[in-house]
Amino acid sequence: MQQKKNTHKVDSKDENNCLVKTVHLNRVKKARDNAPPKKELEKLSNTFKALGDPTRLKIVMALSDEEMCVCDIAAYTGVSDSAVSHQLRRLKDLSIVKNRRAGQILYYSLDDNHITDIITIGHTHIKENK
Amino acid sequence: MQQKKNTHKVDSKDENNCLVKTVHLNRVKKARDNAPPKKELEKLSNTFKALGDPTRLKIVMALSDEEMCVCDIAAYTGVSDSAVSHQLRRLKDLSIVKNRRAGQILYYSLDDNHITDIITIGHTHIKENK
DNA sequence: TTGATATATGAACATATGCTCATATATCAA
DNA sequence: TTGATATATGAGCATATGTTCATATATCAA
Repeated sequence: MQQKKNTHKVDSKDENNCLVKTVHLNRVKKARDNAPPKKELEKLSNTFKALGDPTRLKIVMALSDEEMCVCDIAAYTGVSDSAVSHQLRRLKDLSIVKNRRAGQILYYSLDDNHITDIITIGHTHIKENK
Repeated sequence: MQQKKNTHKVDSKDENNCLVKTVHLNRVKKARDNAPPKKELEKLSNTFKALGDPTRLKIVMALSDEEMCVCDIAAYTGVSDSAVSHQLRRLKDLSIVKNRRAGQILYYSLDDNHITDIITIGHTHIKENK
């Protein structure tokens, strides 16, 4: 039988009325109430995923110093122009980078400084948890 | 032939003396000088990658409100206890979450507030670039 | 002890990811 | 125009990833 203190799972219903087991149904409900909209969660996780690949992160960190063209980024990161171009497109779609054209050359730079801030905090995090 | 202004690629050498083409060799060199150590880049990108999956991000965001046990997180996210446990292990290995035991139940919470800060900024970023 | 419960873990599998290669597009120089 | 150069893009492929299932471990109740 159910205890006074929440120390055991009990049957509950999820958002689609399917059976689930919960210990603190109030906490689960509260989490559901505060849950980000699905679209927002997707976009946010996509943004972090973009920084979650070493090559892309290296690109972004380099661009936080100075704008660079595709082939220089390729030379720096050690992957092909094509690979860099693919990654830049992805970063651009997420508004992480922008570009400007000068003749045949496209210069990429960060679109805003949020990303730099995020990286700075991430850096602090890993330093504190060596 | 080479121009006065940097508008064309020229042959250069990368860190391993392999041939690469660069437009602004000085920028590439500067980027190399400022490049994060490989280990650091790996750890940093792994941290962001951890937030780059919708399920994990949802977990982390929920935990920023209140500690939760495994089965409640499972009920909230809609994946199995096992999947949650796998993800929590990963987040714990990255010092993103920690846990405390109360009998059979393990309560997970955020290990520090850096992660919350990162998510807040990420949120601002996606809101500004709707 | 013994059985039940909460979580952890390893293997397996379907899907996602990042790269390369081939090719397309865009700009410049002549 | 025409050829060369810088970047973009789509397909294909090897690897990584997130989940489930089966099973292991840990704690509690009796």
